[in-house]
Amino acid sequence: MVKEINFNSEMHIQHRWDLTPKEATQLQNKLASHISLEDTGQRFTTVAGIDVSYTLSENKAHAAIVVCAMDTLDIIEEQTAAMPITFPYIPGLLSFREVPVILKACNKLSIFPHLLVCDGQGIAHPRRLGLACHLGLYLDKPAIGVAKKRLTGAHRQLGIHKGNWTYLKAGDEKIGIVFRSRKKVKPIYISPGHKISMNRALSLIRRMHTVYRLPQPIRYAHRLANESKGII
DNA sequence: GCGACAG
DNA sequence: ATCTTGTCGC
Repeated sequence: MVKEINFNSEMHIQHRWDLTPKEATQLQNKLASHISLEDTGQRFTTVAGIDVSYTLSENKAHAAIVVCAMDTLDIIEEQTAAMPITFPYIPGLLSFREVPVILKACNKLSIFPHLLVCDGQGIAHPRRLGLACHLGLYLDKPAIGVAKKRLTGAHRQLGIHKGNWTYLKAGDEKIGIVFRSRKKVKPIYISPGHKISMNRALSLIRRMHTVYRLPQPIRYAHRLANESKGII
């Protein structure tokens, strides 16, 4: 039974992370009811790309956060953090493996970004609580999930041209957008994490693309996460 | 029971 | 994700 959901002084949700897979699943169902898919109307001038890499030989997870200017995508700040891996990889429970080390890196930020872009799903998740939802909810910040593969849901055939997109659906429910960011290249899966709408999530992610498959903040974070393994 | 399955 | 080199295609 998971009943340890608390609120800190700023009324942000908090809870333990050392849960069993069964407890984690139950917690996701409770947390999902707190996710907001409404736009806050806030102007996003800074965006953070977030990614985690692993060193299995050392059993460590390395998180990287790269804060960029939303208009130019120039890098403003970078932070990393490492932590022992304590939760197994189980499809659907990724956030319990990655959020703790991401939070550790977030605590080092001198200026907190307006928007978080995670390498993983948002609501395009079996219980509508992917990594981006969990992180956004825990930090009470707008967040978007950008995944390289589908976790759940179905969609119609996608056109091969850059910019083509279609909804990812679970029955009649729209849970994400399958987006072709490059011609003839595998699409990416965009879904709202928290405090953002489906349309704005797509609009924002589109603006973060240059000539690569993944949005720049994610690419930067991926590179940094790998670099940090050699330094630490 | 079988197939699917983010990173 | 990670373990790993060169190689095929636009």
